[in-house]
Amino acid sequence: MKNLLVAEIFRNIAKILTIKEDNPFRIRAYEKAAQNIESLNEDIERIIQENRLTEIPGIGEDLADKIKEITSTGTLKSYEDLKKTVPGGILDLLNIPSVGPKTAKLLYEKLKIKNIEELEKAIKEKRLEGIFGIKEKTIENILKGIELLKKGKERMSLAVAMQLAEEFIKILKKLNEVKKISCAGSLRRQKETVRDIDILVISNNPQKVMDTFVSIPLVKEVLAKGITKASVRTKDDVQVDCRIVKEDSFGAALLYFTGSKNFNIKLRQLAIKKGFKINEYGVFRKERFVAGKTEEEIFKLLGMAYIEPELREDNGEIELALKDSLPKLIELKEIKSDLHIHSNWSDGGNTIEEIVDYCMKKNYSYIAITDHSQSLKVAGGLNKEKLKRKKLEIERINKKLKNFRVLYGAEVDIDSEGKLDYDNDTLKEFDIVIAAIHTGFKQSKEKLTSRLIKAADNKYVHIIAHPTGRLFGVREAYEIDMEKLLNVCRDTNTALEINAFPQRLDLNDLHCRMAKEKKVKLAIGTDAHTLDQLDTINLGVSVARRGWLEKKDILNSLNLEELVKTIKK
DNA sequence: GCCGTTTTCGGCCCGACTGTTTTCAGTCG
Repeated sequence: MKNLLVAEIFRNIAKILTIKEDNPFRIRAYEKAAQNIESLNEDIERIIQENRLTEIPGIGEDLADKIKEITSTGTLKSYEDLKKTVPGGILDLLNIPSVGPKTAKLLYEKLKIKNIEELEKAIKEKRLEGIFGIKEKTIENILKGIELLKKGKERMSLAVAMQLAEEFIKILKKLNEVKKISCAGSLRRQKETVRDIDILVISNNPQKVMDTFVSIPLVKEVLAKGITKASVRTKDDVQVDCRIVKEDSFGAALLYFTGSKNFNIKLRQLAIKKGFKINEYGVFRKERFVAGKTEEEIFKLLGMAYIEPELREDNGEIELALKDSLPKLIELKEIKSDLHIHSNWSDGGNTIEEIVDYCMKKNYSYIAITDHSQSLKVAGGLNKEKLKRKKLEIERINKKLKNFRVLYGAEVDIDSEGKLDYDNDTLKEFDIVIAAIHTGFKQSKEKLTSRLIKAADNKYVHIIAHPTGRLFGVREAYEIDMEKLLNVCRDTNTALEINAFPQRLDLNDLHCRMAKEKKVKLAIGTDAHTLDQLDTINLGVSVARRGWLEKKDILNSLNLEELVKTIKK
């Protein structure tokens, strides 16, 4: 997969051209190309083979040739030449918040500063003072920016972002001056990781709202504060932006503030062609306000179907909305069960009956209790003897239940050779079997792929759980040949899991979309070990929605009879 | 450098806040 390499080179070209003050539209063409390649859900080399490069939005003849050169040689001659025209390291200066191309250029031209170390040194030696256009405040901002950069502006997980946003919203909501409030940005788009939090407020008294916003106890520092817009940094170094608009502009502002950036640009271009202008205050024909109160009325005015926030990435959704043929995304309320739950039979914290009670309150109609298999000793994996007793226990519980059923399941370990932890005679006893890798993550891509494929090939395995093994902040996804795995899953009627555990979210959105294209089914499971973890199912639904999945793509949106029929191999 | 219901040239989304100015450029989203 050379997608990321291509994207990186294009992004660097954009940076160099920015410093050189090249045509800004040419620069954006490179940036846009980089972003579109990054979000592709297939291998760019396959696209080259099939001669489809120019079908990628933002890729024309020229960039197509450059992509071919990069994938075949590992680099790009014109990029290497371009790099020679700017001092090495200067691109890093652009990563400093508050330093843009103009400042970077100024620093190089006046002081021959070529990288961050030299910049810090120059500031210490007070060599920045006296340069035209740079004064105390600018230097202070650069220092802060460097500090922030060193700390690493890591993105937080969606779950953490949701929680943080909720804390801000809870406080602001209490104000009488706040008529309406919503999160926006990548959080509203439910991206799996979020860099900063955006909050949109309707108020006729913005001053009061702003004052409250910047003085919320979580706030460490106020970055900017105007009449309708403010930015703060929290104690955990998360930037939170707040924007206040009038009621008539709420839809337009929500649209603008939700993004993505590329989505906004595309939508605004579309509006221009139809004789409108869109900004965050509304849709205008000439100077006249024609819409803006809700997102729905704006989409309607533009002659397109409403686009759910999760789809707004300029990945083809605008074109489909114009034809009114968007997918109808799966919704949380359509989820009828949780297919990955651990009880205290293995390493979970609750009895099956407690779990059943909790899930009935969630309006599920069935669940799968999928405890670990025998070799996973640290997680209390069940041997055959314990399995027998667990099966009896489930039968006993099911007898008492009306309109609800517990499936006798297991999360079976796939060993380092791809062998399953129970023999087939044991496996066929289960109502539902999910298989997963828990050890040997460092094996080669080929080996890991073959282990998963072997598991999918077993006729008693219904679902492959957390297929790429990633854990935010702990380990990266191990690399597997997703396409190969998907093909096997399709041919063997094996589903893949969207693991909704907040640190996993595995499969991710791009993989989901690949799976859908291959007609592979997905199952959302929380991997819950406690009752409250059962509530993270919404995160799995978010991933599914971002992956364009519909009810028909999700196993646990089926009722029990349909499920049993569908998973049969 | 891309792209087409103003099509093969001439456009390319739009506005807020800051800091350094004294009317605006730079940065950001």
